[in-house]
Amino acid sequence: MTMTRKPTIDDVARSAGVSKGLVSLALNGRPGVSAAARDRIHAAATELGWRPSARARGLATRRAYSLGLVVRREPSTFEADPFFAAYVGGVESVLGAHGQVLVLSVVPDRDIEEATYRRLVSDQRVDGFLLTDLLDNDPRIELIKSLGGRAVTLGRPHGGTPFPAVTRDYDSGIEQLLEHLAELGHRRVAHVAGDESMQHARTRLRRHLEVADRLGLETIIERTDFSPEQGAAATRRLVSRADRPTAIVYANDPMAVAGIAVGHELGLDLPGELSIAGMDGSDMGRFVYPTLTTLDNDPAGWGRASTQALLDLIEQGQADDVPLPPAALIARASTAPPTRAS
Amino acid sequence: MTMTRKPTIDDVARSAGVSKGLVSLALNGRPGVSAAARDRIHAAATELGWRPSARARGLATRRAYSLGLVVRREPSTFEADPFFAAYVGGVESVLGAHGQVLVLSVVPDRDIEEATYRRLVSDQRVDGFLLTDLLDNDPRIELIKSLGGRAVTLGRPHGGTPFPAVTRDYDSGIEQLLEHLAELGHRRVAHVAGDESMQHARTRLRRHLEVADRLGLETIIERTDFSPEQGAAATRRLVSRADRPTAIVYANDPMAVAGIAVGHELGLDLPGELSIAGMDGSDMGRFVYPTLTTLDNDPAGWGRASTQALLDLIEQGQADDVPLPPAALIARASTAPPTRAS
DNA sequence: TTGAAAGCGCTACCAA
DNA sequence: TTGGTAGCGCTTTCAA
Repeated sequence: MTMTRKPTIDDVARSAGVSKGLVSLALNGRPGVSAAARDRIHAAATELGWRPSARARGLATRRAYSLGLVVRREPSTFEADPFFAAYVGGVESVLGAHGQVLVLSVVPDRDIEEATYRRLVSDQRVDGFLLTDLLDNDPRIELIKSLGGRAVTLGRPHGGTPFPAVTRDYDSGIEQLLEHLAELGHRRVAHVAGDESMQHARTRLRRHLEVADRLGLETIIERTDFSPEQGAAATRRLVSRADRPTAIVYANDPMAVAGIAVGHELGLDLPGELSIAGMDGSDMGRFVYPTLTTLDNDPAGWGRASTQALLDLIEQGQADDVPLPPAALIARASTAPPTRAS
Repeated sequence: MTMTRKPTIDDVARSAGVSKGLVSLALNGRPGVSAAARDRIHAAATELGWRPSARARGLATRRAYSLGLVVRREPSTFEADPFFAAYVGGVESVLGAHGQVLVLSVVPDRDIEEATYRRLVSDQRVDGFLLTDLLDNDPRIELIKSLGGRAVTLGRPHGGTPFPAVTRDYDSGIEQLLEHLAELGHRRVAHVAGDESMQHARTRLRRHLEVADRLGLETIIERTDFSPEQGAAATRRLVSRADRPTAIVYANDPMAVAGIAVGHELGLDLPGELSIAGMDGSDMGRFVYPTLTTLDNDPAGWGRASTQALLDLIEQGQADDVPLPPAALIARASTAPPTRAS
């Protein structure tokens, strides 16, 4: 009766008639193994169905062969986030090919967030972190540095960083969007900004103001926390103004969708009486009425690029910044020439 | 100069003046350690800031101290999934307290899905799997069993299972929903079913038919794959029928939201000319117009319960099924008395 | 090019 | 109640 224990490297070595040290060299593609031995070893390994134990390997090499992603979200805003899912898909597509895994943590507040980072590195569960939702002066960068961890950021931190950054130019996308609105005849365009402690919220607002200035557009600013609730509330305030804007640009798509709902609720003719645009390139923008004009934002591309950069950093000890192709306008039905004089 | 190497169990043992075996016993709360020794050991451990290395521990105990969740999604339907994010939050809340982590994988198709399960167990990266999106005769159950893995299912597989199941009774929720519609005066109610290879799609449809029958409601069935695209298409077909239903119930919320958009697009008065309901209790249903009537569905509760059950199974070798509280109706503005005769 | 042996940081067993 | 020791399954010297 053959006991079917999971085969170890010793089994492979015995079966191939070599030492286990040599098996290790051969299977990791290191030089200094004769072709004959290499073949025998590979044959034995596949025949036995051997796969190295990740934890034994990790113990010897002091690696975890996994990457960490910790996401802090209010339970209420999390669900609506169109970026997240496709991003993880992109991460996985490169991680899987490298035999590594993603350790995901969803935390409700900053304290638990910090504790989670500490735990993940002190328990040595991950080799590095993917840093999404960058804050304006993000404490996680200093934290991870002080813990001796590695990371890659999505966006380049204004406060400087010892880690590589993946970046995407939104400027040209915002430019295209505002030019699109200007060409349609809009002169007064509101910007519903997101949480300004987050870096991309500030960047998007600043760029909006610059471009609007150049195009001679008047800008009205509303500030929110990126949640649909506050997006809806901002919309109500804007629409009830005497100098009501003819178009509203939202810093993310969930707020834009909530803005569309408010428009319907108030009986506005969309997009004639009010044009609406988002910035996330979300898929859900295709299933609202009118379909949402937005900026394309390839989350899977972010996932692939950031993962590759982090793996490079971990394995080569060094990695360059990665610029993604610029975001571009996706013009759909929620923007049109204004039917009222502004 | 003190070399700040990460402290190991040997450092703790030396500092407490005991053997490392005793440290292991003490820190794991095992019996057979004197109070005095226990105190010295704990003091030394906290002073040195020692945390056990998860991989060394795992190598000795043959455990990974992590759970696997692999999600198969079309890139297009994934983003819209309101269940996922809150579910992971629930998982994390119990996992973190147990010093364990979640390994997440998002895969595009069945082949990669199967390969991922195989890889995760053969590399010994996880101690068990959380099985969401149960199929009607789900091959993953047999797969995991044959690999010698463990799992817990969300929902009870009709084909039987060696694993514990977390269940929630949707019957009463569907009953409440249809009674609600009947009371409003609807007599012809459509059901836009989801992918019928998925267990909950079938269950929901079957239950709808039973209750409609009891209430004397006429049912029109449309079949989809759960995507907003097909939800929208089904809505168009239903609305253009001679015997147009006065209300449509969708098997998930993203389709219901897409249905609302179609209603607007066709210039229907919602909800007077068409009532709409979902089944996911999604948050986004609060930000569409009209706000979406749906069934409440506590994804975080699913996350907590399934994780606890899986940990019990792994640690005690046995775990009972867990019934969640039944889903209940969330009546919002998208359902109202029909203004046209049916 | 290959083998032998030490070690990664823990747990678990057996004596004492 | 404690210490010593032998693994867990790999990688990595160091000799041969």
